[in-house]
Amino acid sequence: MDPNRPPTNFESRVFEATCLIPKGKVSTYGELAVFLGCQSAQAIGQALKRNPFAPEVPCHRVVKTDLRLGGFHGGTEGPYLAKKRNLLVEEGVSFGDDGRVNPEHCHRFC
DNA sequence: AGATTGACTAACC
DNA sequence: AGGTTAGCCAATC
Repeated sequence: MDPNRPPTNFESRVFEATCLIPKGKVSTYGELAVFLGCQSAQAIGQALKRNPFAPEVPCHRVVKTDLRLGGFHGGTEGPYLAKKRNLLVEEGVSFGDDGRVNPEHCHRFC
């Protein structure tokens, strides 16, 4: 695989939509999928997991629909999510006891 | 060109 | 309530 490949059209759209999420808020893979006009949140995850613009695109503001953290930096456990959670807290997002984002932080594309 | 994969989701058992 | 199946779609093998 080539990590320095140019972003595809689809990926560019995903990144653009991700940048639209205001600081201190989060969105879901599903919301992005709908916003981009496709029905596969998995495709969104694919684009973000290969995110060539790691901290430049706020991919940490994208979580699963159940408000659990999905993944980060290509991983779905341990330090990956710890880092993601920390970034969100720094932006003002709070978490529940179960490690979920508080629903008040959900952002909706209009 | 075809098969597999995956930072997902919803439905089913 | 928790594990499995099925549907989804772009990238990668």
